[in-house]
Amino acid sequence: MSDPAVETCSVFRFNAAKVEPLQREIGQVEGMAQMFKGLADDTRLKIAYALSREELCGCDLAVLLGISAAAVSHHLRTLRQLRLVRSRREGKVVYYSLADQHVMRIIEQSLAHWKE
Amino acid sequence: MSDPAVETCSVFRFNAAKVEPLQREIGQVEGMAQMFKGLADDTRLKIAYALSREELCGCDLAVLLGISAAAVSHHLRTLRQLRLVRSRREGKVVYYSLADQHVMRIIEQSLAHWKE
DNA sequence: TATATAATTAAATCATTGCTTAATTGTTTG
DNA sequence: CAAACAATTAAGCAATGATTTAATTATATA
Repeated sequence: MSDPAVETCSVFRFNAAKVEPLQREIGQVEGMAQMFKGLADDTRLKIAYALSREELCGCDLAVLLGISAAAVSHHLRTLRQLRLVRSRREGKVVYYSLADQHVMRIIEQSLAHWKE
Repeated sequence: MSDPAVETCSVFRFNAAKVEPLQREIGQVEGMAQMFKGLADDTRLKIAYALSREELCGCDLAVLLGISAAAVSHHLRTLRQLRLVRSRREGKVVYYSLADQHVMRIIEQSLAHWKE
């Protein structure tokens, strides 16, 4: 108990010198998990991966993944709301692609890590 | 219908030239969403972020996040199973840190993207 | 204008998950 | 050995989420 960095909190003995600075900066992560939630589903991740290779329309994705157009639409809505995917309409068809190179890099890097 | 790349599948008119190559390679993404699921929760993401700055024990994390030790333990189990976090025991205390620099980089890069 | 195709939205179901409390397992030290 | 502390596990509840079918909107064209 002579070490000032070690204090008690009625139950735990924790390291205040480590914890307190982190308490001040941890807030910047708030809400960021949403971004990962967008990629935290195999179907959505496959959509994101496919779009990292090719611009595709909704029915391309439905055929590629073997799921209903409604399910595709649901997931694309999620991905667009999170600004991971953008869309452009061309007549009847809506084409989707990744929002930016940052998302592209996150997918590439994660894939490299996954294959290790 | 003169374009050989455009075919019908009884319902959709999709671009086979785009879809077929992707169908062959999309399998490599299978299961990879698990990795993102690990980071797709604000509490776990805060744990990962904290560990990207400091090696911490379970009770440090419980105090930092203001949640029960059981909840921390649950999340750490998830993160360890996904090989995002590793642990080492020192006496009664178990210290946790990120599994590797790859995970560190994913967090840093995503944070940069998030703050944009 | 009527029809066909693409996309979206709504509603319902089923599974997953994050958290809590309570009990249990390790480890150190009095 | 007993007491204290750290961590884990178990069980259960409440909330979230993924998918489907059915209905609706949007666009193009015969």
